Amino acid sequence: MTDPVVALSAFSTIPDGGLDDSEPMNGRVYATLRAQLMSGAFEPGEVVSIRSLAEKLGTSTMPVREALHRLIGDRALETRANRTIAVPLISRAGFRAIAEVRVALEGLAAERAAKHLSEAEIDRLDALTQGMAEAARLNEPQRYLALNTDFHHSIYRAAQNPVLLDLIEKLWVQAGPQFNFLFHTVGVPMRTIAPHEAIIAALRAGDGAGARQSVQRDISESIPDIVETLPV
Amino acid sequence: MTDPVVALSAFSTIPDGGLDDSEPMNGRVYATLRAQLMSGAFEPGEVVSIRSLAEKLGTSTMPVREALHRLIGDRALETRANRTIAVPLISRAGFRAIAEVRVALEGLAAERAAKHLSEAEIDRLDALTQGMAEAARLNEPQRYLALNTDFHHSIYRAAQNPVLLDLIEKLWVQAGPQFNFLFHTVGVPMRTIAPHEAIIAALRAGDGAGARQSVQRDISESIPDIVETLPV
DNA sequence: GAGCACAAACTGTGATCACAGGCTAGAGCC
DNA sequence: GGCTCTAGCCTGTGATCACAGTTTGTGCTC
Repeated sequence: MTDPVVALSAFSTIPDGGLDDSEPMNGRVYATLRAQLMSGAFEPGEVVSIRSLAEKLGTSTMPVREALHRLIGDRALETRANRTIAVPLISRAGFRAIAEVRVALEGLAAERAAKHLSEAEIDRLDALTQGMAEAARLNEPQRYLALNTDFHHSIYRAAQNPVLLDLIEKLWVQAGPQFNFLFHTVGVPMRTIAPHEAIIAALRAGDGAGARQSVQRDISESIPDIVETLPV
Repeated sequence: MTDPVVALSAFSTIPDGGLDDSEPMNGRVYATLRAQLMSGAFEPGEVVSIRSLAEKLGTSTMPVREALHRLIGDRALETRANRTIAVPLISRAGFRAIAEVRVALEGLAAERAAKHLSEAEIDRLDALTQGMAEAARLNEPQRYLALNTDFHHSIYRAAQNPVLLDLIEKLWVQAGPQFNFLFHTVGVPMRTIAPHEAIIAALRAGDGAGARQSVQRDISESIPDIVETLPV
């Protein structure tokens, strides 16, 4: 099975997943923790302490506290009333709020991407989708998730709007911990690849409006499955 | 003239503009610097150093470096190749990229707000707009800006989607330094209030689609004026 | 007078310490 | 036996120091 952290490194803003030695430690810690959050390594509601993370990562507390504060700014972590830092518990309403914004942003990104994607890149999207079908058949949820992430992210990157890409990533990081943790514990069902094939068809036709609609439907249809598994 | 920082505090996520003594110092420094960036207190391209800011704010370097790293995460500041921290210079393409996302997000927010705004709140929006007309007539750009910020932000708050509000604020903070600095130096022309009156009319009619269109037109029409003043 | 080199003064970063507040577990008392 | 208070541990936060890298400015040399 594909290592989820490594697989998700393609999703990180920072090349090489933040493993560059010349980069400051705080940035590397940030990239590492972000990837771990996205891969469901932390349980929603879990308290993360600066000192314990520093010990686990083999550094002093300084880089960790800077990284944690950045993640708090990203709403990927939150400070509680006691001022302890924890992984947010996302409510059903909160998840729907995120989904509503995702529909707007990722729809826009898909529409713009339709004008920039080359035939070769669309072929790659097709390969990713076929890989998802295989992962679903073999019941490999981690691989399924990694491929799905790569699929969507590749499209949004093709929109060639760094601001848009940045905000979409922020939303994924916000929902990621809850989503991915549920995915590999409770077990969210892996859906069919039909929505992705609709997206690919629209992209191949250069149909921006169609790509937008297909992506928006893909997101909207996935909401109930996930909301259902949320406790609140 | 209204103090821009105080006027903008209504725009901050943190109540009281972060002046609460019980709140940690790093949060107060963050709120202060964010407000100062939004009011154009820093020149785009200007290098801001941790130690000098700490001395100016009367604290040690610790709260400042945490605040600066949060602002870097918000893309309100950037680290240069030398690893010094500076206020970003936004290119014309960069400004258009932000505007494109603003159109999507603020259009969505306006549409949702149309379903929630009360008559009294719309009356307040009307009063803000009349104030802008007066500020334009009396040539008070700072007051004009503060009222404009309050106007838009009030609408987006009414959308009752905290995730959406958060992202919109992030975009304003990104563009704010460049925009507001240009505004009170080069002097961006103050526009007529016609677009705002169209927004108010749509909101009063509960016309979500109309509110979306009006807000999107308001943003789109303001772009050329600003882009024109950008150096690159 | 122009160019080069060295030194001083910055820069951000990592580490460490002290401290106040909150939580918990255990001992002592009723 | 059950309740309460206290002592100890853990939390994040602020401050301070050392260090490596870069920039800047000055003085010396050619």
